[in-house]
Amino acid sequence: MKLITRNTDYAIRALCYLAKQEGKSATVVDLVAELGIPRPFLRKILQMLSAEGILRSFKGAGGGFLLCRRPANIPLTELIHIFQNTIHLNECVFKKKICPNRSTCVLKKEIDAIETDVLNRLERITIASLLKNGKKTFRR
Amino acid sequence: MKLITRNTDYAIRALCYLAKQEGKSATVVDLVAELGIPRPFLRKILQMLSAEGILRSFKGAGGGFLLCRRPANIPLTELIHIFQNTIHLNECVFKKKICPNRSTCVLKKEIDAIETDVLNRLERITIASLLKNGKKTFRR
DNA sequence: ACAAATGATACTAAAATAGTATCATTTAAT
DNA sequence: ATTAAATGATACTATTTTAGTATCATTTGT
Repeated sequence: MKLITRNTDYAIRALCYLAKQEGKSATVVDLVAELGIPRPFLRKILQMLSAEGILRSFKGAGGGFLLCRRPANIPLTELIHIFQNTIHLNECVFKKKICPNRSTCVLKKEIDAIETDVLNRLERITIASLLKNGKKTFRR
Repeated sequence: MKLITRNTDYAIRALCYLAKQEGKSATVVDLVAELGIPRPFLRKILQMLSAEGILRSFKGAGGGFLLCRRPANIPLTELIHIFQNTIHLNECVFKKKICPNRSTCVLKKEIDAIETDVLNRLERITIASLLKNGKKTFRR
């Protein structure tokens, strides 16, 4: 049971790094050096972020990736949506069939309520908030 | 991303049914008829619940499974622990190594805080509370 | 022309989840 | 005693999700 899988985690780290470049682009090689993520995997992740319009990419020599959205406008929920199949914490086991057990539908309600809470909290965590807190907490 | 996997879900349904038997045992066949869960899979689940001391089992003809804990003392967290590998929503990608990126450790803190909340809520959901709410909400 | 970069896409590996199969053992009923 | 009905133990298989690799095509600065 994980809220965040590796590709989401890697995406967050990459975006944090790119956010700190402020207007300059970085290549996959730069990011691999900084983050220690397997290169082809990171490439795929960055390509997906480009496809989603969160990054812009430049081909050819001197190319790379550039953050093209404000860090405060990139919530974790969006990244989770991109990289993880579902964001639903609970799927009724009896999909189309009528659930034969009324009492366990209560379970679904309870889990759904938890899910709503979790999503609200994840929505409020953004690349910007991660960077800001990072500076506050860890400045030497 | 699921909070609850199928075996946990099935276990919950089975326990709810057994709780309603009040002192009487039920066989796998009974439970399959009631819940529509694949028989050998349900068997395995019930055996695990016996091994954990939540059920008692009786072999031989006329045997079956009997709930031997008070429904109010069976929280979802315990069932999740039994049937799901980890209950941790976040594992730092950099296990033993020193995390090279301070800002993303903030991420861990945020996710951990969410996790604590989720676990507290799951701890308060029990077989008893599912049954009670079920009656309240769905009584005809 | 060439090297340095990403685009697109297909493939493989590992782990978690979901389930099956089978033989052994116990027990009640006859 | 025999048999049928039940669980115990355990090993196996299948599916899905996650994680990662490989490769060829395309673009671009020098």
